[in-house]
Amino acid sequence: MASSTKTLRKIQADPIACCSPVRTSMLDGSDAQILAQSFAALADPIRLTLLSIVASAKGEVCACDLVEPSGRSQPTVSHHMKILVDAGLVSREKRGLWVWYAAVPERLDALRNALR
Amino acid sequence: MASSTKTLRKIQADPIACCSPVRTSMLDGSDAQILAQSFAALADPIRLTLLSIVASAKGEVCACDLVEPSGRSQPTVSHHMKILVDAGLVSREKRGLWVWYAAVPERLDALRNALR
DNA sequence: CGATCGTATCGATGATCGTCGATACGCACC
DNA sequence: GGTGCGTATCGACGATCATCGATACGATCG
Repeated sequence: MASSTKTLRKIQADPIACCSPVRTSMLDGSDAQILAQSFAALADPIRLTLLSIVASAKGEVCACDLVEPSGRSQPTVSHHMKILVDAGLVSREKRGLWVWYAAVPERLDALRNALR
Repeated sequence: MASSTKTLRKIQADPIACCSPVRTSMLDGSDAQILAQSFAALADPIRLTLLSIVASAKGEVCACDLVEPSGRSQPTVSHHMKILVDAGLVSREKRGLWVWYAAVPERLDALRNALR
């Protein structure tokens, strides 16, 4: 018996300006925790594929256009997109019956910046 | 050039020049696979901490200086360093009784470059 | 030699993850 | 309201992972 649905906060720190670079200064524990969570979102080939589809598109992409190219079931795609959204790498907007995703380039920039 | 003549372990592809950018073009499956494996090496707070210790140091760091600041046991540190080495992010050299690690900045640059 | 020291591997365990079928939810249109 | 459609959640399963004690490996030194 698990606890009730945990309403965990999306990102524990500012998603854009977080984290000191890996290469120039030593990380403290909480920075490492947040950074690791972000990289974990990229540590799956299906998520990278989904992200590349969304990020390479001009503007938004409909969720319905992600299932077939990823080769995974609809629940699996939804699961992975949620991880990308929770990591702040992708934004989600529901309009009518469809859900539209868009990349958050600032977040990718922040991760790139952490890799120095 | 700059391809090392050392006996590189089994890295599935050229560790420096791999993978097309996420943001501008769509990934194919094998690229996504390799990239995901690299990011998986960064998807753990202990490994990020270890990497930051090695990368922020001038030159090399002795393995014996990694156990205490990471707060993990020696086998665990050895395990994580192996993952970082296998990912090409860190080089390993045994001299006498000690093992010395050094960052591979080209590899970090390659990962940064993939995040576009 | 044999003793000692630093590091890697092994084995086991508990936790987390990726996956998909079934199903619930929410919106639109009749 | 009822029906149909797109998406999210649930439940379960097998696979992978992080962790550490015990131990093996290998180099140094007496």
